[in-house]
Amino acid sequence: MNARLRDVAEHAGVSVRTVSNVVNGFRYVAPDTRTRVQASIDELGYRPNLAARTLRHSRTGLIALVVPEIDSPYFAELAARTVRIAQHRGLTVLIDQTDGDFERERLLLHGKRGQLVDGVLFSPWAVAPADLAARTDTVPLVLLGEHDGPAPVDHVAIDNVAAAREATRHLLATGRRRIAVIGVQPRTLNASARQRLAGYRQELEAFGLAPVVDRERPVRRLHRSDGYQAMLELLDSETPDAVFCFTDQLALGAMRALAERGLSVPDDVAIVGFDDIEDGRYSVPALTTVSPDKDQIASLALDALAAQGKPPRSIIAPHELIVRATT
Amino acid sequence: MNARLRDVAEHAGVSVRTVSNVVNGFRYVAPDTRTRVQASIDELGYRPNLAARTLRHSRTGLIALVVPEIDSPYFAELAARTVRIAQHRGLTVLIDQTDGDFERERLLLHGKRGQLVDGVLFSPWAVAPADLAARTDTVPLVLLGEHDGPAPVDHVAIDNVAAAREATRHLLATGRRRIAVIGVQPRTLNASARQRLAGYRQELEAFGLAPVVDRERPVRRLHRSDGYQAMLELLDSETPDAVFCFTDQLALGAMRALAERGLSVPDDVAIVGFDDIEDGRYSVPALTTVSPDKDQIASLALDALAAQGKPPRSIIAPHELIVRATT
DNA sequence: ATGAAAGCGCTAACAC
DNA sequence: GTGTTAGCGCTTTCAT
Repeated sequence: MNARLRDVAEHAGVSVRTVSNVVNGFRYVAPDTRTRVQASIDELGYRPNLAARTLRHSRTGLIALVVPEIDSPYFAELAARTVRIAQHRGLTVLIDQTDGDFERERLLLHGKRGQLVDGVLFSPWAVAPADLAARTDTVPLVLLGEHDGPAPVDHVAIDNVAAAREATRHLLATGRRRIAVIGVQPRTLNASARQRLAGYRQELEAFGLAPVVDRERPVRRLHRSDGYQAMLELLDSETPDAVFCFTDQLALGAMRALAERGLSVPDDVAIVGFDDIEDGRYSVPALTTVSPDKDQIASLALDALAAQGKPPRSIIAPHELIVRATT
Repeated sequence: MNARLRDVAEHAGVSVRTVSNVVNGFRYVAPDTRTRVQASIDELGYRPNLAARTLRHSRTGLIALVVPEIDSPYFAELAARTVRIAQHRGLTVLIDQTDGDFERERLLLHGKRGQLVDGVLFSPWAVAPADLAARTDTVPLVLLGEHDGPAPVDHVAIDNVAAAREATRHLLATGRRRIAVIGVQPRTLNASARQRLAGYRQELEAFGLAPVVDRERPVRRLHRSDGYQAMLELLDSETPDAVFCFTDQLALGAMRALAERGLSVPDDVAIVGFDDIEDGRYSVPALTTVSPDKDQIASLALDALAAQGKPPRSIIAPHELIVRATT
């Protein structure tokens, strides 16, 4: 068994109170008492028991980051930044992976974690705003990414409509007219996808072009294979001169399909992605993409968590279009 | 404040013991008592306090996965699998990111986490076996990845020497003779890199070829940019006809450099990577690579954690060479 | 500046 | 089948 506060106290010949004071850096401890206690601590290898502390303070210093999949590059990069920023603030991040499973997401929302964490950063995939509203758990919650409909929770996202318009405008500006999109979500789950689609349509319309239904390709998930598949389907009907993919992963999959069909990027088909994951910076050719400011997202979300209690806010993080070699 | 066991007990008109029994699915509870208690639980929105439970049981159900960077695809994929498998075993994974910082790794080893976690899966970057031996913390530890020198801890890794030999042999079998490597670590930190280098040399030697010092390129880190840089340097002296990269990320960076110089893969230069990350499956051309069985690694590591107490073992996980389009 | 002791919420040994 | 209660390790009020 590990040494307890009392063991140290006995060893040093003082009371537990004094040891506690030393451990917590309390000011009023006689210097030599402090030295003696510290020596006992070292000798016994004492480590404070976090569970007991938590029970006392009813706060754990732990926050949960809930994502569909941690090995999806966007989430991996977001997680890395979140962990780093949280560390700076004295917080530890516990990562939960739902695999996009509705039941797991619901469980998490309703406090499966018990009082283990002080707050939850939640990137939903399957649950809808209504589920959020029905939440019974009381731990502070901040939503990551778009969601629509009124839900009584803070959320941090970029302006997806504006970002999609910029991406589309850029494609139009480089002379493309047959612009397709890949990444429409079949079920109405994914608000980000819906907003990106809306932005794309708006910009087309503003330019005087009518949307073509066959150019709006749905995908089941947002993996490379889905982008690959969707691109092949797109090529079966008509070859577009540009494709706006709702994630970089989809874009990379699409590029692979183009390469296999012997089509050149960007000469035959221009590609724009979304997320600015590292792979896109090193793909051949390098991927033009919408870059959400992930540091800001993490940072703002952590702020929102800390500021809970105030009325729920909708926080917009910055983004920018990064033009590389695919356009 | 949240409802406590006692609140539920009072509300249902029973003792805490009975409520505890219901919560924990104890058998001997009268059916109607159970129903009544359950109703109170739901009504009050009771959730067990994990801290109190932990204090009682002195086990948290939490394990830490310590990696240099969670957004490095290999670690992201390993983490995803570890989280998934741990979930199956009723364990929650807390992810710690050290950024390869020696001090942070040291702190973690010496129990910074207090009694927060029941075990640690540690993928070291900066600390050496000697540091491990000097460990004072008592939580079970399993090392992920190669390390050499005797350290009194379990570790799970693939056979890096054999894997490197297979990769090299494959390159030789396809007629390549000027085979370079990218990924040598300047300081002797990284045991995996050293073993891969050893395997490469052994195979060359077995084939009757002498190693050429200029073809063994060092890198500082294992990112794409390092691979890119190293490849450019390699091309400045002599163009090899094949490159064995010690990670897929290095390989992808190298491929980008080759593309920029107008060299074709695999016609001019064949490439083999290591790790089998998803990006490599979708790169153009798709990357030949050594694939460590990540599920097995995660699973064996969790087993080892559970089996602690026995003398430290060195556990070998399987791997295989996956031939794709770059060779 | 230090000691004594209550209590955070839960579990389980011991009653009945 | 259910009630009572000690105690997990820590912090902190109250007392000295």
